[in-house]
Amino acid sequence: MPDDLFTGLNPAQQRAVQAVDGPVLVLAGPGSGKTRVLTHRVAYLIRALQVDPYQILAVTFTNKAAREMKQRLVHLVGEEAAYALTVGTFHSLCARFLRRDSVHLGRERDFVIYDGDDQERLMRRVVRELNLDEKKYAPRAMLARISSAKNELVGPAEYARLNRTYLDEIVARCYERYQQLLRQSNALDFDDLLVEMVHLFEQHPAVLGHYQRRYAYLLVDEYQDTNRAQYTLVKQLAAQRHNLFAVGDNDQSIYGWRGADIRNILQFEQDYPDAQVILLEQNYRSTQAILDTAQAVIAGGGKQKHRKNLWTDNGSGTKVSLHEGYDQDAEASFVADEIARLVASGEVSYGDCAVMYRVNAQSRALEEAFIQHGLRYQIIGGTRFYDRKEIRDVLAYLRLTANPYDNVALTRVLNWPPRGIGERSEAELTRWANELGVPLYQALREIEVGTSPFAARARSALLGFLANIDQILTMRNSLPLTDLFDAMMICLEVRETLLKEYDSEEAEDRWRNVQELRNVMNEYNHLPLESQLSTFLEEVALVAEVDKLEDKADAVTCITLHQAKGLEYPVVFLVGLEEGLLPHSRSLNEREQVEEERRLLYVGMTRARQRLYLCYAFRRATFGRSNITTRTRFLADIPKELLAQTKQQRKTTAPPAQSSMFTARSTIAGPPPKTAARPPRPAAPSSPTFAPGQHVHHPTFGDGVVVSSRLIENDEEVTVKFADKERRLLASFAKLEHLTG
DNA sequence: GGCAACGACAAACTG
DNA sequence: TGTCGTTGCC
Repeated sequence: MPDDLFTGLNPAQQRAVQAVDGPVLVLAGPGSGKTRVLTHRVAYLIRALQVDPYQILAVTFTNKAAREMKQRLVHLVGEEAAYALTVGTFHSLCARFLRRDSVHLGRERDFVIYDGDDQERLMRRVVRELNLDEKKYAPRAMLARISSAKNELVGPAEYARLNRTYLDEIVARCYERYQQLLRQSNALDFDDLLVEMVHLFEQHPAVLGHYQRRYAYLLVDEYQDTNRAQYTLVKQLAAQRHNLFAVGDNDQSIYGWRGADIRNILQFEQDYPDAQVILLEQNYRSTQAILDTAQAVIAGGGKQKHRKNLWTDNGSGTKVSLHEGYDQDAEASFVADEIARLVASGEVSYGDCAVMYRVNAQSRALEEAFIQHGLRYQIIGGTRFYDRKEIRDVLAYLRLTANPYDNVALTRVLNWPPRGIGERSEAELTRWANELGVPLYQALREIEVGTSPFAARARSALLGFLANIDQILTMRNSLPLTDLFDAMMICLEVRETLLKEYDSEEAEDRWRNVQELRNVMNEYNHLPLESQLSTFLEEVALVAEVDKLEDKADAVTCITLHQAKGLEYPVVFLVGLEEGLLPHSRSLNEREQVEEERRLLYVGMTRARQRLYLCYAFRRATFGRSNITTRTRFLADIPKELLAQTKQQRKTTAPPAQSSMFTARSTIAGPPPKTAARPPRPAAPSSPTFAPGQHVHHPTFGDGVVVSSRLIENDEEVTVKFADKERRLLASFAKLEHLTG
């Protein structure tokens, strides 16, 4: 018996679910159950309107969301219908469609997908080839421009035509060559997946017609984050039937930097004049206290008229806490203390808590604090599994197996394991391949048969490599994926190589990572033999880090604000709310960019269900340098009566400090802290109470020896050498005890 | 060509 | 503070 379609849905949600055919825009605030609406809409189409599930295409923001939607639909419409649906992200859907229809583009089916690292390698090659200064024309910067161009559907020729500055010309040349080399490698980068799809539809109306007929119903989540290419794709697909159901929230648009255009959602009604607009204004996630605070931040953005008025009947809840830590370590330590306290009280578990930050680099201080406090935690992002060198090397071989013309993969492992092919041989091979106008693999074949410019030693090394590749290639179609993998490891002596490169402990670590990759492959062994490898590689390229987020593990989640989109936690800490970090220093120049940072903060705040902590540090170390900070401007938009300070009040008998921080602080001094975890601060000392050589005890760091001590502002900064390392502590803050004897 | 040591430079978010 | 790339030596 399938679950009921409408139980638990409010009238607005029901209206959305039951909207008649035609374009629909659902403007949904955070926590308004938009994913639920989207899912139930699909179920409604199938069950009430008798739409064939085969005709429904739903686009989600992450693969994880796609999986969850399908799971939910199993209960609503049954397994068979749920599996007949097409659900996925723009990128994964395009990859799938292109593979099916790429004959029209005159390319081979088995294209590979280049990720950021591959792109960079390729662009480095381009920049060198064009004799450009890599310092002046950083490959990353070139790629950033090219990526924006692609997101706007501007190709190399048009780019060259449109742009007039000298730099533009350089970029245009790089762009063109970059595309040539991608094509030669039979590769597409992430942006190409979308661009190629749009082009395919433009150039082959019959193909487009096929998709338009097949997907009579189109649903798109997070519409505010679509870029020009995605927008065009949607427009193409929906052109016939207009059955477009778009869900989004302009206040949560945070991907402008990668080409998302907020106008796509703002102008929906102009694009589709017969559109119905439905507002989802009730928030089911957060308490009133959290919602009010978040709304204050978003309203601080100014003039733009807001169409949504969010409300909740979840009750007022605990006030939002504002906390100042001395530095990022104190901030992290506060977070850890607070989580430990909440967990000890039995109120929440570790898994209920999340810490969010602007940049991944901030996770280190948190990690240290969590280790010190013995809390379970997981860090999402940072160096990803698939970014590890050994994994990328092994993957490069797998990619070569799928497609020997992949030049980036080939150069990556040309000399790994080391086989005596150095820089010179590689350069010579590249030059020669360019001269012949063939992929590197082809050039290697030529060495075998004809005359080549290589000395005997280089020649035999290169042929050795070719023999390796060919040996693996012969196994490609006869072995299941995991067996192919094992054979490959033996043939390449991967384990032995790792043992040579690293000391035994690290080598074992890396070997375990490689084995982990093999575990992932297990899931593909059941597919038809010929599609195992390509399917595996495609999914590896397109998984996002959040896709792997598991909520089963009872651990504190550390995550960037961007990745946190769409998630929710009972307890949320936002750390590093300082100028230069949020808004990030690189967005300070442009108003619109600062507004995007504001929305980012809003997204973070609205992830919280019951408790929200806003944290910033008085000083913060970047590049190992410690600097005085300024609280983020966005805090000024929050009425002070909405906030509770968890920080102890200073007894400010000292003269006003030179730092603006101290004057700023007094303006937000709210009501007495509700959740104060620490005893009040002692009065400021007038002379150092700690002296070098003294033995002290700290509740977290243990015993240590004072290195130095000095008076700062109205407190005392003590540098103490603990067993693990030296730390700078504030005497009033750190609960240091003198040890006698 | 390979390896070790040193120095420069970097860190915004991601599919 | 850590990573990566270059340099210089074997």
